[in-house]
Amino acid sequence: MNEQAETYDDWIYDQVFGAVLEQRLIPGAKLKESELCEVFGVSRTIIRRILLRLSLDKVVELRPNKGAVIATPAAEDVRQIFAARRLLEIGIIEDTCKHCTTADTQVLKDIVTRENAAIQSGDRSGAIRLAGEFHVQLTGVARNKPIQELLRQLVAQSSLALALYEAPGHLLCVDDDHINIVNAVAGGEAVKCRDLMAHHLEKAEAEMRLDAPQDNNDLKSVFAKVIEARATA
Amino acid sequence: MNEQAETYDDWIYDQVFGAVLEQRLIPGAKLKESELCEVFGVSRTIIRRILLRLSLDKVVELRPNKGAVIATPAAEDVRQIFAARRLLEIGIIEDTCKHCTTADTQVLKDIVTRENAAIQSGDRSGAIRLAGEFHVQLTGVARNKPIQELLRQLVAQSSLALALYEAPGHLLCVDDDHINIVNAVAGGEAVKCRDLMAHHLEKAEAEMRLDAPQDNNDLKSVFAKVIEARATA
DNA sequence: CTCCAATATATTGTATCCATTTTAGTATTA
DNA sequence: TAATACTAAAATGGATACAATATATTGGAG
Repeated sequence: MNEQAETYDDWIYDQVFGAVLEQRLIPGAKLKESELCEVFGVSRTIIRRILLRLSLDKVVELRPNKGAVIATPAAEDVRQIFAARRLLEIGIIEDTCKHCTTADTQVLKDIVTRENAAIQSGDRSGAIRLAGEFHVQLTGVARNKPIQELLRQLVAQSSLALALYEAPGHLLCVDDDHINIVNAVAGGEAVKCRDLMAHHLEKAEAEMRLDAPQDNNDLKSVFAKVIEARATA
Repeated sequence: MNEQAETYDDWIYDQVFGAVLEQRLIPGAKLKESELCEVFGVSRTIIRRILLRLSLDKVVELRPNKGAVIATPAAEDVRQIFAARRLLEIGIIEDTCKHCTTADTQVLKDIVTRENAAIQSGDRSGAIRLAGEFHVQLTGVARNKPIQELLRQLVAQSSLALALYEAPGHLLCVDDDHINIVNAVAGGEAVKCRDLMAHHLEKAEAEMRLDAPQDNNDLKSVFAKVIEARATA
């Protein structure tokens, strides 16, 4: 992971979240506390604290007495998450334009550069992560901490959804949306920003396969076709 | 408290939050874990989990190795919180109008009724709590769970701010904003809703004394006047 | 052989214990 | 008397131990 986390807690949080993005942990996967303890060399006290945070961010689901699993947002959930992002990100971008400094522009361009590098090197999870970081950082330019924090949560959920619903191979083509947004923001072109962001978010949502159930875990659906073929044969 | 919390955790959370609204716990007040343990008859494990949740909702501040205190949002923080609320609540109200059923209307009217009863009986904290519940419930009508959850967080922070910055005695006069909003929503008058909500939120923010520091704890500011008077005499 | 019940194992939930850090108190000295 | 260093008490942070619950396994009956 390329993030420098402040505390060890944050680092573990990031490692788990990163494993979700890399699809080494798929939705529905069980997160056994004792295993996480061994992996990270800490006691259950720490692990349980991190699982609580992850659950509040809707990245994992905490089932009472039955342990934690990676969340499986339904298609409708994802639509709502993106609707929320549109509300926040389009609503705030005018302020973003107003407050954007050259230092902000530089940070954003740097993220886009690293994002494109990740895409070209086939680093899917890195690309998802950096795309998320871009949106959070961009929103932070508006200098409204609560909104940035709320967006951080939504982006975490979006990233999980992306890892779940996006067709593999997709998202590995560089597109200019992010850099175009940076330039429009740096130029203070509020109206153009709004349009770019609106189209970008719509495109991002449209690229996901929210129709196909995508149940990687449900063995029945995975093997449904072969079973049926055998039955009719 | 009039909330029926699902779990004991939630109930304790609510009790602490309620104490903040009642100003029995003022910003800066220390939350000693062992005392909370005694009060609620649970171990520190539980208390620490609840303090973590409260800190993620920015109601308490968790200072490493130095314990938890009630958060003291600065005036600028409060402005940002209200800016965030305007973004969410005004942005979502069109959807609220679209989806509002008669059952929704009834629930909302009931809350307003209880809120006015609280105001007239001088129950300040109950009024603040019910006002918050009204906004969260109203937003929930739009059927977007993430947005409702984000607003819940903002409302919690607003309520703390209200308890901090609102002039005592204020807010104890019934006004018709909430019931007017319910009626406009029930009537599907999207544009009118937008205006009512915009004015309502502006009024709510304006009623707070964000200029006066209001540091109840800072003895220097509390005694600043008498000290200065003595010095010049 | 399959299904169900009983038992055994494993996992989660909570309380407690120990180590570390902070805070309060006290005494000593300039 | 004021300031500071030192000591003692208390609070927090983390790990562990114990209790409650869920899951897996085994044995038996149909």
